[in-house]
Amino acid sequence: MRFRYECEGRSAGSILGASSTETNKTLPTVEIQGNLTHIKKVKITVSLVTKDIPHRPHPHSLVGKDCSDGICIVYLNPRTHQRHSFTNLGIQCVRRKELDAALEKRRKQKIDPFNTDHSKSIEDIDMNVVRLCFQCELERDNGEKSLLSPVVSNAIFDKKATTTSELKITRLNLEYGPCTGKTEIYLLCDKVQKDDIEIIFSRGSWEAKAEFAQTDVHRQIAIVFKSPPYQEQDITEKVEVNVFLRRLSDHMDSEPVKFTYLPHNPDPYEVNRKRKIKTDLKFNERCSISGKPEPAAEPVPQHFSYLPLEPPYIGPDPLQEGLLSTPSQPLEEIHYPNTLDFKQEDLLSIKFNSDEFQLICRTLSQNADDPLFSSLSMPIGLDQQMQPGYIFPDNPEQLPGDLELASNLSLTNMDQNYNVPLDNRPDMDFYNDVQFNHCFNQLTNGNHVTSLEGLPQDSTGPTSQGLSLIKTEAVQTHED
DNA sequence: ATCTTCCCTGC
DNA sequence: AGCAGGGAAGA
Repeated sequence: MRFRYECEGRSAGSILGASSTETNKTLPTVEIQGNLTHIKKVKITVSLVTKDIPHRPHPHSLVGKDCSDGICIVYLNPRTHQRHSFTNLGIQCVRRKELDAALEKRRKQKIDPFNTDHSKSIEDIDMNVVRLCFQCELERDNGEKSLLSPVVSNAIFDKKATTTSELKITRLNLEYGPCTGKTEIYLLCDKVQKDDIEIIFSRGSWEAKAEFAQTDVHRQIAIVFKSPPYQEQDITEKVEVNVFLRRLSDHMDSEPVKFTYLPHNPDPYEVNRKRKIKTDLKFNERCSISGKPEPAAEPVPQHFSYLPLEPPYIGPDPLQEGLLSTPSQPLEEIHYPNTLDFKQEDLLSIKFNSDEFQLICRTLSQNADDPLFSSLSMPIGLDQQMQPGYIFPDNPEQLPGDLELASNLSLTNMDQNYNVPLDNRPDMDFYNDVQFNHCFNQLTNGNHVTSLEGLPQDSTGPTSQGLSLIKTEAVQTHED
């Protein structure tokens, strides 16, 4: 709890029980156990003592109900009350310069539960932590008095002092990063001491310290650090770990926040592999098949990883917001009355530019309920929320063709919203030059494309454009 | 950066 | 208005 100065002129709050919770508040409570038959009167004195043994009298004052001169005294009738709960106890701190006087006062009150001999040096008293000490004096029917051994509470820390306050991470600017570590992350936190704090990444029994210097702790409330590498470098799935603050002096940990390690791949966007495939003869043969559906010679894997999988992009619609330039020149419109029925060879002769790609994405996303479009969306490069994103196959070796799809927009979104480090950006020139017909070829598994039906034909605006933008253009063989 | 004092805000 | 809980200014 927060200790209050006398000058603040108010009650100092109420100390709660050790087992108190938000919904179930408890109070510091003592109970006298044993035979009380001949006990007439019970006096309980509560005072503050130092945290460590020997528990010396503490200069701070106990204030609140039944308190005076810094201590609390209650009398119980043992025949009816063996137990007492202390309500409204607060801790009033003395100023450092009044520390001596306060201790002198305790001495005069004869408060020294553990007979520590007050005269001992007072310089090393920790002003940020106290314990309650309960003393009990019994008075028998015959007037004889006796003392029970004193007991102490758990330590009570001053919430205000950075050396003992609760550690808390407010937020991280990044929640994702490669398992190789070294990602620079900004962390906002409650006040910490730069020489007494570390940042721990953990999962199960694995723990690693984030890397930072004392100078990376900004004004006690922010830390710029580098993520440690995850324990394994060959993960294939993302891994969620905990991040928390740890104070070295007392080994206190903060509540954790989540961080996700992403799999490492030396060629994360398969740029090199795809470039190679571009000139692959087999691929060209496949593409030359026309007309009838061909039995799939090899199964096309249906499993894809999304990078990133979450959180979904929930920003403004780029087209609507005017963030994306709409095609500068009207697209050549080819309207199909009901069904778009492309053949393989048609596809081969189609090339989309970046703007057109955006429109396709839009069209598909507006038909997201249609399972067919959903299935198209992946190869086209939309994430589960039908937002442009980037995908790559789980097992690139099994993939016969190329599935590269991206655009400036989707990559920009990704960088901003998904925390993909800029260093990991794919080769932009390459993606600007993507021939999307290859994509379509792939997603249709080498068969007829009959799947673009149902798009609105008669509405105006980008949607119908998205449909009609399919235009023909000579295929350029991609040269590396 | 810490220790004290002051004051704002929502019950 | 009074109070508890915080945040911030001042020393």
